[in-house]
Amino acid sequence: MATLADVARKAGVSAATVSRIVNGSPKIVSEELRERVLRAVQELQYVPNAHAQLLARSHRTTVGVIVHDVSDPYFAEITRGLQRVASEQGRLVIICNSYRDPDRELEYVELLRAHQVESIILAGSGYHDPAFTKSLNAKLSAYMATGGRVSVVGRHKLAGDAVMPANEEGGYLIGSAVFSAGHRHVGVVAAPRQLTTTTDRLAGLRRAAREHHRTLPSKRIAYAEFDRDGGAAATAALLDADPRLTAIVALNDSMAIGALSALRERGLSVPGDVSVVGFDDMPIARDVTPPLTTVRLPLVEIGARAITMALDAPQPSPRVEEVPAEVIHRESLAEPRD
Amino acid sequence: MATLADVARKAGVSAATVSRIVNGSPKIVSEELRERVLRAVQELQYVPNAHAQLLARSHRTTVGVIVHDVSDPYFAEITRGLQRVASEQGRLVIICNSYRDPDRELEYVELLRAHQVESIILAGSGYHDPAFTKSLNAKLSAYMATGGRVSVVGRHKLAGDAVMPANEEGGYLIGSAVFSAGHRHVGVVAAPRQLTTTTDRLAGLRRAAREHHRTLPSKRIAYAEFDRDGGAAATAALLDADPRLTAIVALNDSMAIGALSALRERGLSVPGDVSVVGFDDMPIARDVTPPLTTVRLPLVEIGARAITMALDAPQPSPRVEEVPAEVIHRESLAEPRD
DNA sequence: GCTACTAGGGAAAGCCCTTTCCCCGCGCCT
DNA sequence: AGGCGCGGGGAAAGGGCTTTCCCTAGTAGC
Repeated sequence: MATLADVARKAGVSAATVSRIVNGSPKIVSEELRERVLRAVQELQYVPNAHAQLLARSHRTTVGVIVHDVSDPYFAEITRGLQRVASEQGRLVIICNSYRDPDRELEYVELLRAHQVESIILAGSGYHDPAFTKSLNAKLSAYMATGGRVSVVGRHKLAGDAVMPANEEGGYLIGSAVFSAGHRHVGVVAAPRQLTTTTDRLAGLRRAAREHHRTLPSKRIAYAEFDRDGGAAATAALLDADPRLTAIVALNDSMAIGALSALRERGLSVPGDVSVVGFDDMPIARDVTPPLTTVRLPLVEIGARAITMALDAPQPSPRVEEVPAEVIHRESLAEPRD
Repeated sequence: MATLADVARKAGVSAATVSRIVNGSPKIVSEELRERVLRAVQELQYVPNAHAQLLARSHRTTVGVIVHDVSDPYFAEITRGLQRVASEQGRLVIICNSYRDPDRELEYVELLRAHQVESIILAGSGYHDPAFTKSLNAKLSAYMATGGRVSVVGRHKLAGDAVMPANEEGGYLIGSAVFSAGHRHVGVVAAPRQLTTTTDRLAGLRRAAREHHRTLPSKRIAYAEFDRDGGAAATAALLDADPRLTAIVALNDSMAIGALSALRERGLSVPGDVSVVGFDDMPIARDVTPPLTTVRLPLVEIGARAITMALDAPQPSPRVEEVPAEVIHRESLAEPRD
């Protein structure tokens, strides 16, 4: 690989001059040298070594993002918003997938710190696990103590600024919609209970139930993997336990799609026999049959806010921004037949 | 940020010793010093500066991947296969989204080179643009000349090893399925024509048409954006131009889903009135109504092969591996009603 | 004509680590 | 007892770049 020194030698100038030209420093360089240098750069196909640059430069311009899985539309949207702001601010972003593994999350915090990122953004549900929360907080605090900025999306009790999607409220809204429609036998298809998102959404659902003078007995809640197949399995289990179910609330759209497929397999029509609602409003939600009634969170905006806070001037005390949820009414929810 | 030197000072040893302990070098260090150092590392929350490490170390262990968009299931799958092999081989992978912008692709090659990656993997359709191909090749060659490894997925005429998904064959197979079913009025919903994937798949379709003594007149081909809405728009245009259409071949599943929605909007049933087929077998393909007949490419394996080649010992001449396509029969394709 | 600047360029000191080379002292062998 | 080998540790030389500081001319000002 050609180095700065090679270019300098070839152009017959000092390394300093080459550096100034290549990086467009404010220092004025004569047209003649500039041309000579640029030609040498071309001929040698010189590309500056990013690591050497980062080492030599004092200011950092890259931010790290830790999500569960970018290929999940939920995170893809958040990331999109985040990237937009990042590139507006001239920042590079490194994306890390934890695949819902707390240990990997910890490792990534370390990795990002090692890469000297300017700030770390943690998105995606937290875990009900005090030991983990503690060590994560320790790492985050150490990072912040040395000038690092942290912002989190939807994580409770963590160091740094936070953007909080209204999971509880969303649960409440969708629950209200279901109960108001007149459903009495409602099953819940839930993601693993150690995810705080699950418990938050569930809490909202419970609040809605109470308001409608109903309860959500735990046997009507099936926990499964956070994906389509998990949703299908949980739905099957729910139906086996109680065939009278007239509505299924899935705690995210992927699982709702699984529910749809499980119902279809049993020859039950939606919403004729059973209503189904989801959560997140993934793009595909409007394209399944029937289109899914679900809860929309302004994900792009959430991502944008998270990074904005992280790049803002540091505040004396951590900020928390709440963002509202909204029910999107489509055809998968109807009144029970009765 | 604490540095190696800080740790060394605190533990009362030399920097060399700290480095050896932290990196687990083969050189033996006494238990006593090891403990002292580890304690200092803990107390200072020391994390080695990754850039300094990369600068100091000679060997590279990270590979770069350039895709159109990881959140697209197509690339998500490829990336998954790739990541698996990468972590087996102890490599880190940097993912870059070009969002189908050739210039951004060029920039990313540069960026990855700057980051001293060990190899670059380029996945996703190429462009019919000689000027672009030329400058991309120039950059790639420069990179390879300095020991970089390159492998590409489904790109023609590019430097480096290549994994070629059978786009043409896939087009042929799905085309044969449609024509064999007896369809005579077939419309094609295509992605932008400057993508080589589009033309390859189309070529296969044409071959199938010829074999069934039919043609694919250009007015039966509608080009649009590579997404759901593009598919819907193209379908609408096709239907307006010729209401007798009994089958629509979409050149990828996202567009097929758009087609489904456009047909639904017009009150046409699938496959009763019009059959629809897709390409790629995205996970969602089986969950739409009706489930989509489509072409499956072993994407995970494609990704794995691409990185395997890139990490292999360099070969004297570039290798090309073809991977076959397979039609997945589901309900969206049926015989025309007549 | 002399001083006082300024523009333009270079030398060199870092940035933080890895790794080679070297040194010291100990135990072993003869 | 002397030489040798080796285990354990440190000094220092990079690795490629940025940036401060300094120097030299040339220019303007009086």
